[in-house]
Amino acid sequence: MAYWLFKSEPDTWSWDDQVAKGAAGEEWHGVRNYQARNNMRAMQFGDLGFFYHSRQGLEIVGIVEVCALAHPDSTTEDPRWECVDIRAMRPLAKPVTLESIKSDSVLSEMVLVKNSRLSVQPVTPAEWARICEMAETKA
DNA sequence: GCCAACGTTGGC
DNA sequence: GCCAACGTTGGC
Repeated sequence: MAYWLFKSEPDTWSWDDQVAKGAAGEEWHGVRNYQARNNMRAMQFGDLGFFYHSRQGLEIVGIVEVCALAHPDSTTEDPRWECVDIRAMRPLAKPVTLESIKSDSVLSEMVLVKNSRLSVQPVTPAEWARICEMAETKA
């Protein structure tokens, strides 16, 4: 199983919005970047991801699960764009801020820090474990 | 709200 | 196929 990170501006789509969708989950549509799309194509059913609030918040607030494999993005006719569906699993007991990620020796090389523009990105098992530890939340 | 970094587009 | 121009993202 692989780990990922999904970024969203809470003004547009927040963790609370995601939670409100429940077990059915929601299409992660709107991605128009090949790297991000390729990451979604690589996802397997049951992969886990962090839910990160960009622009406002600047912190990881929850854990999501991939509940549908990559399929055409319903918000465009352009066949190049695909997306997965994700559902909220649980919130982090303590959100992990970008600031704390940057200052942590295990996490300072994360894609989140190194390529802040990539909206769907891979997370290594070591990074996953470290963030769950900081969040005081079951991995 | 600004702007640096980055990705995409399109003329040549 | 190069690269200048343009648009977008996201931290600050």
